Amino acid sequence: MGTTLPKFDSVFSIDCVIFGFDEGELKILLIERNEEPFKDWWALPGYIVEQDESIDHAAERILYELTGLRGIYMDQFYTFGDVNRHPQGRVITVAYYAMIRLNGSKDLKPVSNYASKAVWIPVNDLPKLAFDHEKIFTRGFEKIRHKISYQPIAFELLPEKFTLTQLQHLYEVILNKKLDKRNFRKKMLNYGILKELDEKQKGVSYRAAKLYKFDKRKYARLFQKELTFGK
Amino acid sequence: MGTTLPKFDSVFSIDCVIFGFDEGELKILLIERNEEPFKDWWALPGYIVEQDESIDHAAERILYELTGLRGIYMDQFYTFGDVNRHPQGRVITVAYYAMIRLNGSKDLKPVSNYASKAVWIPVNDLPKLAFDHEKIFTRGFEKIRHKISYQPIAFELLPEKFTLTQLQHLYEVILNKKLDKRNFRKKMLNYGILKELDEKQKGVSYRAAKLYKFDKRKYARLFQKELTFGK
DNA sequence: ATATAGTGTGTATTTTTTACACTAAGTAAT
DNA sequence: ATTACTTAGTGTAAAAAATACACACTATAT
Repeated sequence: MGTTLPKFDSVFSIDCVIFGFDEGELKILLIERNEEPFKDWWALPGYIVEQDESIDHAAERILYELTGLRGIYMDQFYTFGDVNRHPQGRVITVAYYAMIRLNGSKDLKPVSNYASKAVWIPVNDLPKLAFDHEKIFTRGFEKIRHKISYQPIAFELLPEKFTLTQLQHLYEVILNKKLDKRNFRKKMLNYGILKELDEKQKGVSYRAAKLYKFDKRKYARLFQKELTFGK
Repeated sequence: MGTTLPKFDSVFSIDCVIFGFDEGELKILLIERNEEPFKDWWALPGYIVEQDESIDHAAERILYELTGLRGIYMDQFYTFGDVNRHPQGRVITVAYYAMIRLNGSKDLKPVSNYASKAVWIPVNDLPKLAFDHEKIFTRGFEKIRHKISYQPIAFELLPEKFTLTQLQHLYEVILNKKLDKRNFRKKMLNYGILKELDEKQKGVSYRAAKLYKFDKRKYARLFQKELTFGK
């Protein structure tokens, strides 16, 4: 099969920025490292790609091993390849992100002992992170902020049934600005990707809001349209 | 410095999708490979990252070595990491793109002998490419198509002085659709990033069009605005 | 019954997008 | 000089989308 490739004393890794929305706060998933370097530091869930697995597969596996979360679909957003980003050698890392639904009870239990724990931390209250993980997080946050402006991805973060106010709060958190209630509702409902349910919110000590659910089929159609362009 | 990293018999590479616009056609830069595997095949300019250089630096260096083009600023757009994308071993490649101005005379001369030549090929007329380079190209093309819809990047492809019709043609080629002349002009001029020159087009056998030039300062301002969001 | 807290709704204004067709200017050929 | 040819350059009306803005309703808790 021709010549062989040069040996290369370097490593690929994956780091994951996993967003969740809980109690009105946008959070990300962090682990506490249980290995040097940066032992006992907070870090994004991340580890080394195996030699015989694709990077997409590695992302899924690594997230599972470090947090116990299974089958989370992630998108790649940037590859960080500065020479000195890892103190022990050359490590190029491919960063992935995902937005997931916190069912409250999704318990996080590292399967590997490379992490001592995994927890959700509000993005506005992040601790110092290992390596260049602050940079990676920041870029991931920019990515979803940008993406939400042309694709209604916010649904991925909400429970299956949600109120319009919850949806609006989520947009406000991601975009970091207040939105007008009436205009927001008009726009969202106009997209035609929300299905109004017969149910109402429960357990609130004030007038309960209608619940909505998100219509995947119509969403897919809108998604396509989004990438087209007017005359 | 603590434990050492596992050895990993794998390689990082860079591949570049360089867009140019010439004679009304959108082109990309290809090389003819002078090495196995895929010797004598067409391929995107790409090669292996050195152990002690950042990937951004590698991209610039590799493009220079394979095409003779210097100091081209590129943006990363995707990392391809399937297990079998390279027949000789595990190669993960970071893909970069750039849009550049063809000054007609920019001669392409590979500096390394890994490529036997480098040429501009119309995107609508691409030959079969080595490895998974078709996939990489397609993704790069999608990237600029998407990007042009929110940032006026098309200028990077045009000569310093250009006519509105040329600009429109370029948009039409990238978006793959006809645009309305009056609406296009209205919109572009409204952005306020074009400076009308006193000069006219030369050497045409019909009424010569006014030349315009692109105003970088105002462009930067618009760029910022683009990422904000209405109420 | 009353206080409280969030729900839900409409309209007028401005801005942006779209659709659409003819005259003007320069060149080339006779 | 006339004519034919080719592209440049221009305006308006209509539709759609975005914005600004305030109050009555409803469920619950006390």
